[in-house]
Amino acid sequence: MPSVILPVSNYNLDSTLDSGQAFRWVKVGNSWEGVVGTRWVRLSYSPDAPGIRAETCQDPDDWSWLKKYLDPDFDLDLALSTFPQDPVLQEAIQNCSGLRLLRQDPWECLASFILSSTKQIVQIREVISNVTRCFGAPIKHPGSRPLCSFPSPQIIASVSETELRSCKMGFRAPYFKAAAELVHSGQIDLPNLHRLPLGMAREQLMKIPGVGRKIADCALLFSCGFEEVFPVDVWIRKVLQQLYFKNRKIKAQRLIEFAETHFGPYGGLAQQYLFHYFRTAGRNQVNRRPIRSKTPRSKQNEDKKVRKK
DNA sequence: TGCCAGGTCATGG
DNA sequence: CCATGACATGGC
Repeated sequence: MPSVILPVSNYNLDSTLDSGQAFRWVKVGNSWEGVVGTRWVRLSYSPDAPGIRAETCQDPDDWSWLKKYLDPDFDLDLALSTFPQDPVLQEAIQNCSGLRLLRQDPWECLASFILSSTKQIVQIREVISNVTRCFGAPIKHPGSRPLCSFPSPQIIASVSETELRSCKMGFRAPYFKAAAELVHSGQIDLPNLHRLPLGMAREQLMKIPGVGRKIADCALLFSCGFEEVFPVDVWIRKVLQQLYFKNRKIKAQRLIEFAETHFGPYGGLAQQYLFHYFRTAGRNQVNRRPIRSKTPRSKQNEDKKVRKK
């Protein structure tokens, strides 16, 4: 099997591939197996030189696709040196050293996050897996289970909403399809978004139904190279409010404005450290209950029942 | 069982 | 502008 060693130091595959930025990586023994574009790849640490060992099934002379994806030459220390010296972020860095951002394909990334809304990460993985198996093209790889590429916008645009729902994406199906149509028709020029100023790129993405600020920001950060973008999701809201604002009630818009200015030019990386650390190692340090005090759900259900009758 | 999940949109104050 | 509920589906 063709293999290569990418020289790199301080690259943590576990935290990078399992931190909720990409959803198709599976840990098998000491390796990570996944799909990048149309290629299967297995990643592990090289026992000899300091670096990442990669194995794949074809094109033994071309590894540019993988270098682009993993971005091993990114200067992590330089980026970390721009972070604010606040204790919360520093603790996250200490506990997730070597966490990096991948450079993903814009369509797969956008589509994945459209499918992510109000789902747990395990479920997001499942839906994406279903989508690839239903509509993607088979990929050559050493294992026996079927493995497929992520389907193109053209394919998804041509599929019925009912077929999409069979992949368990629920109410996200029309959003997924609409995004595929807008991208396939060129009304949204996904591959060239990185050339636009941030505000205009975000505006383009938010024209897609089902794509609001958070999903747009994930696509901009994880696949369009906007390194300053700091997606604010439910977890990050909890972290910011509890650990940066002493648990005072802060409006979502205000939290976004704080994050934009506080975390600096590599805010997106900072966000990923906070997200991963407080979602995993820091489970006990962030209150898992919803932020906003609201009517107890039991009472809401009572109201619903009353209304139905 | 009932709550919640890497949200967004429409609606009613 | 702000708050709230609907929207599918499934883990815990």
